[in-house]
Amino acid sequence: VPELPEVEIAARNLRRWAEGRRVERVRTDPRAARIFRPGDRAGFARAVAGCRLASVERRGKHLLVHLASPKGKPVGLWSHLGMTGKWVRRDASDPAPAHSRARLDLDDGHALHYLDPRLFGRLRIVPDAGFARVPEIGALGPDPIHEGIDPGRLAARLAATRRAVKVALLDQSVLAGVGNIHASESLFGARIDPRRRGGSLTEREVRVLARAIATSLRRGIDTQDGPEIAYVEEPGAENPFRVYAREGEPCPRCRKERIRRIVQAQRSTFFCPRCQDDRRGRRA
DNA sequence: ACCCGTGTTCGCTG
DNA sequence: TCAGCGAACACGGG
Repeated sequence: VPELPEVEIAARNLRRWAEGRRVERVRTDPRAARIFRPGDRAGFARAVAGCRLASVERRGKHLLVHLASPKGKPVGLWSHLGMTGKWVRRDASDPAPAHSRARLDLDDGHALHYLDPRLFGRLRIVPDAGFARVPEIGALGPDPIHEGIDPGRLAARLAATRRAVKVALLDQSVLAGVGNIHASESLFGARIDPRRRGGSLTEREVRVLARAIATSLRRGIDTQDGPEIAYVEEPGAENPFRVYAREGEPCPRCRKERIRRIVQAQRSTFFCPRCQDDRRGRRA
């Protein structure tokens, strides 16, 4: 799943499917122990069974599900989708989809499945009162959709590192929710060379970048909203992005240059060498 | 067989 | 002391 737009869509789906519903039964995949708190897969199932789903919030790429427990004490459910996680809904009578790592049977005849082939995701019980006390959540930077992006604050963070701006944007303490796709997409939108050092951006460039990030994420939410999220690499899925995974295709803006792929911090970066000219700034 | 992958953490290094 | 870097996690698809 994984960037802010897909997680936002997962949050909306979970609200639509399960808000107000009671979890009647929980089953977990014994081979998926690493998703749960170490050694506590059974404890997870015990904590969630019988709870009513009160609300769902999202911060960056993290899902925070508030559960009302019959025992009175509210329960927090923290879900991170890792690289390949998804929440889907099926009829309770349907067979479990492939890679179902957790199954929550609801009181309306449906079952929610958490799917995650690569097991990079997280599904854990946390104190409901203090999601911010979960270290991974407390360390997050501002959420670009909920809090907006303050260009001054972003500029300060970019100036404090020697990393390339593309790499800095993947740091969740800078902005919560930007991932590998939207880092490339927003730098293309802002016409900034991804190899530039964060600190080399002018004030004006940071303002343009801030707007491009928000635009790129909102576009992602709008174009991908729906009950099933398809990832670019899955068969039959259209690529809705302008440069991501489009190496060798003509640039959709200038049409004169082809999209290039480079590797930064072990991740692919896609950009147009003509539109995203680096002459004004030194590369990291 | 080999390479690639919308993410994150850990351990080493200078 | 710590920013930055590469390996590692794990599995499927081309």
